Amino acid sequence: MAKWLIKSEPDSYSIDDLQRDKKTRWDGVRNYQARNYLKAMAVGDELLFYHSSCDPAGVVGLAKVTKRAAPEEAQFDRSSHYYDPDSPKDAPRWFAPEIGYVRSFRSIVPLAALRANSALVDLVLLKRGSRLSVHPVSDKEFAAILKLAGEK
DNA sequence: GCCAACGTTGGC
DNA sequence: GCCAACGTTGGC
Repeated sequence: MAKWLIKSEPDSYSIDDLQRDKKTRWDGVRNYQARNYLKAMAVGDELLFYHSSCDPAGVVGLAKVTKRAAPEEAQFDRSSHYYDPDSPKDAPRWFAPEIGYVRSFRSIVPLAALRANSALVDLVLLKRGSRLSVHPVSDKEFAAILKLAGEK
């Protein structure tokens, strides 16, 4: 089962929102590489939920893929912030999986703690200049982050 | 609020 | 196909 990290600004959608909703379409991603990762996700894949642009930024919990990526609705909706007039209906540009809440960590694993962990030197999130909002995480990295969170 | 780093756009 | 300009991301 593959593992991934997804970023969200808690002001727009936090893990508490996901806990309340239980499931949500992970829409609004407008980057081709991130889109390709979303399309590659399989049902059951585990997701590290990361809060960005907040204090402190860090990994706050776990989610999982509940439905494979399907053409995203918002891209065709003129009233949506995510409307993309250049995305043809017969060949949609943007895809969104459905994700489900798993659990929240007792305490956040802050960015500084990720940086300080030698098992995470290759984590995409920590790469200089990396801005990808969706990216793969290795089993080793995933385990290291759970450990930092105080889980097993 | 600043600014470095990045992705995308569009003129040529 | 190049590359400058622009908009966005995201840590600090």
